[in-house]
Parts: sequence; C-alpha cells; structure tokens
Amino acid sequence: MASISRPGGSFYHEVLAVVLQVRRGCLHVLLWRRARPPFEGAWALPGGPLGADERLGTSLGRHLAAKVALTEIAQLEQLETRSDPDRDPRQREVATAYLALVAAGLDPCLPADTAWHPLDRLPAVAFDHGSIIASARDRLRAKLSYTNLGFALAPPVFTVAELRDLYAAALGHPVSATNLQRILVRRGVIAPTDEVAPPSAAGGRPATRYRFAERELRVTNPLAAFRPPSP
Amino acid sequence: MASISRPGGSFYHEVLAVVLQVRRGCLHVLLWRRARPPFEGAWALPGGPLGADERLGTSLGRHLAAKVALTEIAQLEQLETRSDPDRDPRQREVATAYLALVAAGLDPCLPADTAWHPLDRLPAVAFDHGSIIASARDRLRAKLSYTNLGFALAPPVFTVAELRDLYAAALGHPVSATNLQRILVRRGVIAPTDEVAPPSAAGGRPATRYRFAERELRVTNPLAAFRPPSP
DNA sequence: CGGGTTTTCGACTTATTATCGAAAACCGGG
DNA sequence: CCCGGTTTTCGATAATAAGTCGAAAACCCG
Repeated sequence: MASISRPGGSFYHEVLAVVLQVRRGCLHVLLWRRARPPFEGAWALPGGPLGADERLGTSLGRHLAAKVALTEIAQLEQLETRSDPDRDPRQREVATAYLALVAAGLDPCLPADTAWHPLDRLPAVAFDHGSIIASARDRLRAKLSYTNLGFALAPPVFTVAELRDLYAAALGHPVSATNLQRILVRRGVIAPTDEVAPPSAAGGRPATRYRFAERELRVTNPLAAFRPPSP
Repeated sequence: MASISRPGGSFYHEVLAVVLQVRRGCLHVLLWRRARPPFEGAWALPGGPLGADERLGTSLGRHLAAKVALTEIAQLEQLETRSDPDRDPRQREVATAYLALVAAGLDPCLPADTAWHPLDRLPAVAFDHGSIIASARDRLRAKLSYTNLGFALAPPVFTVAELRDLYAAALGHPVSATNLQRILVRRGVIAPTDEVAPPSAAGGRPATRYRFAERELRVTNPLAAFRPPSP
C-alpha cells in the first residue's frame, strides 16, 4: 500500500453484493455458506477485499465473478458503507455494499457453497449482512415505483401477467395487472412488441409481449412537484 | 491498526461533508480553502480521516465540529463512497461523503479559511469534490419532492412565501406558493401555527406561520404505485 | 360449435396536482 | 376614515394520474 503521510488509520475495506432475483414468485438473495469461524455455518453476502489499485465497483465485479457470470448482472449500484467497529469480531473492517439485480428466468450455475435464499425465510446470516439485505430490499422497492428499475428484474420480453408477478414478488404485495400495464405504458417505461405469447394449455387469449423501452436507470415519476408557474 | 489476517490491502479512509444551506435565495455549500498542495488555493469539502475506533457518522461529526457547531446541522445522511485510485494525487484514499443540511437563517461562525459558496458559481474545487457536491445537490432535490426533508432547510416557523423561496433555491426553479402550501398541507408535512407574521412596510395581508409536523425524515409521496386490488 | 380460460380494453370513479382569480387583511396617505 | 397599493389566502375549476369494474376478445379442448 501507499505510505501514510498524515495522521489517521488505515482500514481493511471489503465490498459486498446483495444480489437479488425473483425466483418462483419470491425475491431471493444470493448467499454463500461460511465454512469457518466466525459465523461458521451461517450464510454471508458474496464479496471480498478491495484491491490495492481497484475501485469499489471493479472490485465487486471481480469478487462476484467467482459466484456468477457478470453478464447475468443487469444492474449494479452502490448502497451504503458500513463502519461499525464491531461488525466483524476479528478486526476492524469497513464494508461497502452494492445492490445487484439478476433478471428473472436466468439460472446461473453456482459454486457448491452458494445458493439462493428467499428473503422472507432467511437462514442464519453472518455479521451485519441481515440488515444490509433489508436495506437493499427497501431500496429496490422504492426505486421500482418511481424509476424504470424493473428492466433489471425482467427478461428481455414478457407478458403483463409475468411482469405483475415480478413486481408483486419484489414489492411484497399483490399488484394489479391492469394498473401496472397502464401506468408503465403511459410513463413510457414499457412498450408492446409485435409478438404474442402462446396461451397456456387451458387456453385463454394470447398475451402481448412487452419489453422495457430503455435498459438504463431513469426516474419516471412526476416528481416535478411544485412545478414552476410554467412559461 | 488491527493486524491483517487475510489478503487485501488497507486503505486510508476519509469522511467528507457536503454541508448545504440556502442563503440569500441561493443554495450554498461550505468549503475551506487549501493552504498547501495539492490543489493549493482551491476549495475543498470539510472532513478528515476516519479514526481507528470510530464509525463514519461519528467521525464526520468530530471533523465537522471544527467548522460549525454540530447543533446547527439539522440532517445528516450518507451519500456515497468514492474509491477512484487517482482521486488524491498523493496516495490511495477512499472517501465516504455525507449530505448535511443547515436551516436557513442560521449563521454559524466559521474559521478564517472557511466560507459559504453558491452552488451555481463555485470557485476552483479540489479533488473530486465538485462531482460529490453535484451528487449531493441531486439527492437533495429528489428528496425534497417525495419526503419531508424540507424541515432541515427551514427555520422552526416560516411563512409559505419564505418556504417557497427556500424550495425554489434548492430545486433551482420557480415554485408556486399555492401548490406548495396545498400539497404539503395535504400530505401532512407542514401545519399552520396560530401566529402570523407582520406584513412588510408596504403592507399586505399578514402571513400565517407554518411549521413542519415532524423533524424526522419520512417518505410522503403516494409511491404506493400499482397498489394491491385492495381488501 | 359451446363452455372454460386468460388477456385486453373501454368507461367510470376517485385522488392528486395545476391554474386562476377573487376575497381577505394589512399599509400609508389624503 | 376612506382609498389605492400590496401581499396572502382560499375557493372554483381544469387537467392529469391512478384505481375499479366488467364486458369483449382470443384462445383451448372436447
């Protein structure tokens, strides 16, 4: 490391990823099982130490690559940095957490110690990772409603019914398909394609397939509150 | 520092504060002038090194106390952590930035090297502090419209006209007093007191004084988009 | 072809935001 | 004390957004 030329300590710095995906109608997080103390047997967020010349985002990508193919990550954004001196019983450690999203339908192959866990029935979780997961979930829920973040949870094309299930799983409450379609279309977030999905075996009208208009994060709500007296 | 028991470097970690206040109708940021290289003569955000057993928030409070009385800070929240290896030309350094807000009307006494600068006419700024300031401004603007964050910018009591000017300065565009009053009252963000403000010398109807209902951050927008089919 | 199923869409209601202008309440001066 | 000038407040209405409902569309199978 670089030498220290002024007062102040130096800190072991770790990056962590909260990788979320909707699987079988439930929001899941990617965790790996610790094989040694502390928290032996408990599950932890993937991540690892920040490298000497890395930036946080790059470092996260490097560590994450050991768990899932990076091409499967549709969205990555910094969440928050935790600094409680006691968060790791072994030593002082600062950790920066990221939120990462994987589109539904993908099923990356995982190392043996790694698995998806539903957010509403988490196993014993190591360190302060439980509260970090909660932060990530809250951030996802908030952004789903006022941005086009859904693009990162959905496959390239989908029906409104499929999208409704995705949103319901992520938001944690039932969602109206009619409203979802109307609101997202009006906001320009999703647009119909010219293809339709074949009905289920039981029949039913074939559903139009939609796609997200953009795959870059964008704020879509009015949010222009208290607008100027206009021109 | 604690010894390192696994691979990975150790990083000098700094906390920074973007202290914002509306002064004379413009959003200002608190900066201090660097007396030595690098960036000698340029202006920088207040802050300093993270202490060995401190958490980030505590550390920020300590460093900030050297610039302004902490009691003047109405709101403090973590913004983001910067990790570009080249952000400080001297050495590798990770920095976590916070957003801090000071209510209008306060005029903390400042050290000689420290001053308020309007955001729209910043002097030369050191390191990557310019882009951190921009992030802080964006965060403030977004939260002003869907939370009650305004409480941190406003004095304990105020008239609607005063509040309009505060919001206009922070948002960077004109604001309708009528809408502001109606929306914030309906959302339960502000409430009238029983006192009125004396009119100006030119006369005019005396304005009723309002106050923020809560002084804790709270999300106030509908944001419950795509609500469930209800019970 | 007819009953069963799922999606789509129009029509309506409710909620929220924006616009406008008149009324309220005060000042100073004649 | 009345009057024009000023600023704030508030009601009426328009515009936009969101939520509800149910019928029509489009498909399955036997």
